[in-house]
Amino acid sequence: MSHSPTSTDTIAPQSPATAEQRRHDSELRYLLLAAQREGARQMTGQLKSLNLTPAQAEILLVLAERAPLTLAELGRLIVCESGSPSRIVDTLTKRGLVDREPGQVDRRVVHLRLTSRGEELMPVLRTIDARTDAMIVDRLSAEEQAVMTRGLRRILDGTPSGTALAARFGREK
Amino acid sequence: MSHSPTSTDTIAPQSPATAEQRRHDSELRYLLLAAQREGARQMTGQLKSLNLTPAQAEILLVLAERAPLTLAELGRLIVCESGSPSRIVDTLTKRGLVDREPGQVDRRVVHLRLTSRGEELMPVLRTIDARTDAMIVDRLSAEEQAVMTRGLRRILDGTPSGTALAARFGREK
DNA sequence: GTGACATCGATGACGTAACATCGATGTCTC
DNA sequence: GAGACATCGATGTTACGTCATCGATGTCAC
Repeated sequence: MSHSPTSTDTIAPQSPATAEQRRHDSELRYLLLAAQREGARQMTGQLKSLNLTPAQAEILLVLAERAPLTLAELGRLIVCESGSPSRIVDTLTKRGLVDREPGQVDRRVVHLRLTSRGEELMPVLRTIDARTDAMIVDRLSAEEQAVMTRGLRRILDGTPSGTALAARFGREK
Repeated sequence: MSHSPTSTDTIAPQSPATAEQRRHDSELRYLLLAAQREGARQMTGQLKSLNLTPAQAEILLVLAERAPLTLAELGRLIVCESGSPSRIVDTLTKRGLVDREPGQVDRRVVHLRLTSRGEELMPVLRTIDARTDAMIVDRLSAEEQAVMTRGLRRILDGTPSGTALAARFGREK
């Protein structure tokens, strides 16, 4: 933490010498927030015809590639990991898109997989997903994409979200 | 949209030739999501002692620099712009951190500013803000920060969030 | 095997995003 | 100056993300 020499435990009033630097640092953080929101908004619009939300779509996409998964396993693969995604999965189950089957060996768990109705959605869902990606990717050079990916991976290294994405994409697949 | 040659209006089932590329593109999008969440989580933890949320903190920080603002003006400066942030401001008003004063000339608007109790929070708030920024910034080289900032600005160009940030930071300050 | 401890999934609570709608007020046209 | 139209701020609704807690089930040490 180069900007505040104080320890993480104390909250000391504002260090000086950073007024301009602070603006700059904050901008990057808010840019990340804004980019994420904009992507989500895009995706929400496209998903409306399917009556799905981005979070629901993420779950369906993960299940399509990795089923069967327990709730806890699923939670570790998606970014909104905190706790278990019981309620979202619940919604998807009620709509007949996901099937939950109680575990036989470990009776605490539930095994999740797509129903055939869920499977049917996948081609369209993948197209929407790709189109949303394109919104971001098409405006960046290959070089920029590489720098961003590297940087963000570094930032997220060790965090739960970082681990989820490492497991889900590429590295030690 | 280089990845799907179809128009934006039709949703054609999945174009081929992209299975690997799609993973890569999606990773970047989820990295953005994860980075944003991780930052928010960090900030939430630090703000707990003040009994504030990140969204509330953002509003206080903007008001500290730009007051007085009407609700609509405020809405245009923050990233969570959609509609007017009436309810969040409401909470802050009830806690005695923000003062709302009905407009004299235009009787539709309300002018917002920090109360003295709100002002008192600012030093600590700015420190927390800077510390959260540092979590991100300290793990990136100056070069990487520059590339990311440029790229994200380009992605957000023309969007409401992009405009909000352009008005709030740097460009045509 | 039994008791301490971990893990699983469900649920309640709270604050937020996004979208829609509404009444009140301003503005602009003619 | 009157009516069409835009803007402002409030509010209802739905779905999430986060945190905390809980009962049920597993695991491990002894």
